[in-house]
Amino acid sequence: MHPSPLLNGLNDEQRHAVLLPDTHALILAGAGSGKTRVLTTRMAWLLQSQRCSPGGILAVTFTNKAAREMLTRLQAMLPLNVRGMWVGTFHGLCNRMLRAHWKLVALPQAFQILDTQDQLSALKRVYKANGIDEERLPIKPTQWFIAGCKEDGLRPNDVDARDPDTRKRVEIYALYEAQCQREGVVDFGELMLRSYELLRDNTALREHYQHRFSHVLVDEFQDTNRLQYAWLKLLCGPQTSLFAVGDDDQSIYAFRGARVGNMADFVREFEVQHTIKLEQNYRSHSNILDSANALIGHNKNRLGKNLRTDAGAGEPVRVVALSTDLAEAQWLVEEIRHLKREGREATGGTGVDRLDEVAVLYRSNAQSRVLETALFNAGMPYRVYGGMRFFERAEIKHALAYLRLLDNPNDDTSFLRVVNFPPRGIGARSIEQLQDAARAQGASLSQAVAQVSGAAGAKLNGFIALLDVIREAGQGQPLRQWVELVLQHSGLIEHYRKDREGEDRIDNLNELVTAAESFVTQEGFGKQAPGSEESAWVNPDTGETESPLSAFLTHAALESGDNQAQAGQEAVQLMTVHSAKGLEFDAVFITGMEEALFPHENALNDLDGLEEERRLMYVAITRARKRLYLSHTEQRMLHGQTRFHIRSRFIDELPEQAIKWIHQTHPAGAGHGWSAGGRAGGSMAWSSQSAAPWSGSAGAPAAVAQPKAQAESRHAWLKQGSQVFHTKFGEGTVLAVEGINDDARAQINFSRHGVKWLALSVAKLTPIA
DNA sequence: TCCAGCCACTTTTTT
DNA sequence: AGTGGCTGGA
Repeated sequence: MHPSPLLNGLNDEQRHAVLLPDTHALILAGAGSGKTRVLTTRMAWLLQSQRCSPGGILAVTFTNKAAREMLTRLQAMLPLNVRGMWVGTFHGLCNRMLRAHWKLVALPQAFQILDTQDQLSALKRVYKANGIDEERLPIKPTQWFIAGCKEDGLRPNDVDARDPDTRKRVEIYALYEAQCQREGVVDFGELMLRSYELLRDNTALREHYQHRFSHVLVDEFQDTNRLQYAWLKLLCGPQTSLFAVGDDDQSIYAFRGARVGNMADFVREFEVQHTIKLEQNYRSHSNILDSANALIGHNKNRLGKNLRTDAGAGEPVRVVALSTDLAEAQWLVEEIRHLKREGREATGGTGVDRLDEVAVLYRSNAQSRVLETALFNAGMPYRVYGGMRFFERAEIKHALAYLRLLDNPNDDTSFLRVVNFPPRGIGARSIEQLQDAARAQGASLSQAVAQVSGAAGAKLNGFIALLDVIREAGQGQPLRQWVELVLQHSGLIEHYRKDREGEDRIDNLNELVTAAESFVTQEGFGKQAPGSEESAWVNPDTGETESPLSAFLTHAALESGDNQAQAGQEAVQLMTVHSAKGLEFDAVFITGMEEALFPHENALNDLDGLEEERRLMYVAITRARKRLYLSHTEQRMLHGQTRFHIRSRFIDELPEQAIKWIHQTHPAGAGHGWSAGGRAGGSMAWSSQSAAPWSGSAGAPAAVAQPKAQAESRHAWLKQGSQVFHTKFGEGTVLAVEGINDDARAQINFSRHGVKWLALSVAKLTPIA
């Protein structure tokens, strides 16, 4: 075998993985071990050595970003037409399959996709239509239940319901399914499940795909759920080899159905002969890596893997204790400044020279607010990941609902969303009338409009007429024109113009026009279908034409879009630990390192939950290349209440020699911890230098409000972790304390009586030494 | 029908 | 604290 430039720079483990023969393989790829590189090089190698044509490869990931990245890298290695390749997310590929076989799976050609919000409102309608009491059977858990069933591949008939609540939920599940089918919509789970069933029940088709795909490659295999694994099993025939890449230590999605056990099952069921560990880390200095290794060593359930690096020890991992969340934020700003300064002064120094090489991580989104305020007041640019995405914004969902109705008039979710938005005098009573009529006939709301008489009927007819006008005007027009027509005729723009806060929304709506335009360009809709003014997309799998509008709607549902495209700006990156997975930075700050926050309180009670939290921490640590900081506070505001926490056990699981404790110049806990600037000589001068833009009026910026005098609480002696005695309940351990003085209450785990919340002004508690 | 004010809720996230 | 849903008055 002559050497190929593709293999240049790969280490032995990596090269071994890339050059494996056409058999099943499991690659255990540690953090920063070049996982994506192996995956893409493997694909390039298969193609280059002519063992496989582009059409014979199916590569699947979890996020669109990962899929894009894979294609980009692949194209950089080989000149390649990507069109016929099946590279995408699980949901994207399932969608592709269902579109190709829409008749077989009994869906309308223009079936639409419900996102989580849509699913909830669809479920609400099921509740209403069937007189189900939301109080008795809360709706969110029902939504989770249905999603969970689908993740396990279960239809209502397959669920083993043992208690009355579950039986009721199964009933609702069946009703919900019927409703979706009637309306021609599918939720995310349904995309997967129906695609699975298509392969399962249709032998000819299954064999076709099995024959077609000689190589299936899976990224982040540890995150697959039952159904996804089952789907992969159907896709792989006797001639197919499955190349799975994953890391059990980075499995952090059990809460949404991911099953690490799939890795072991894969090895057993596919009789995997080749398991390769990638343990060479190219990312972090060894203090950071040692910390990660030591931490994850505390987990019992592991396949076992230890990362090593050739990089030097580097800087120690710094641990800081602060008094309050506010102090933490202020310290963070100061430390980032310091890093930046260091980076600029010394080339090759240990600082950072770009702010976007700094990431601030937290366990839950609620923690970002204080940090944002501090960064904002300091005039330091930052970017927050997560939260509202473009296609999830209310105004965008409204505009999309109009477009969806134009494409599929039976989409009742969209109908209800915009039938009276902007307000056009169609109230709850009219809608109820309409829903009754629709129910009586088993018809969709659009279809039932004709049945409603009187004033309500007239107004409803007006709405239908509005849609007809747009449809008429859009005939033969390009996609961009359809969006503009909707914006013009729906009255959305006008509506928001009246709203003083509506300016951003109007901007976003205009942005939607741009998005439509660039979608057409990027997806290659430019080619005109023969004999038609309207551009159309020819499905490469079936040769059928699909309207740009439906394709765009699918795109909007499957790719919720980046949240804030402040691209180009050099900014500190703020995100949850979950969304940091797969990314890396020179400097990483992990904030809120406190019990009940990280590990999260909901996970404290069971071992599996705790191990998942630890893996989450492992992910967080391994994001850092050169610098890692952990910070924790004594008190912080959470849901509007002050809470006291002790430092996270995870800090104590790190190796002493790899970390360095940073001490504040001012004693913490006196209620002024926020004024400490970080290292010695730090001052608070900067906080007044960079006043917030709105602080033209006298007074300190909002963020620098004085912390409440928590230290003076009568119950200050009572801290998380203290042992207490109660005259009635006996001995217990304090899990959490909230509020101060008369409002103070504590959550206590009594060894005899379990966990209870007690008001401290009432309960008689004494400390146990 | 519409809007304002009140109440309950709050993990992590992608599709 | 902030958001979203719901109720009651205009």
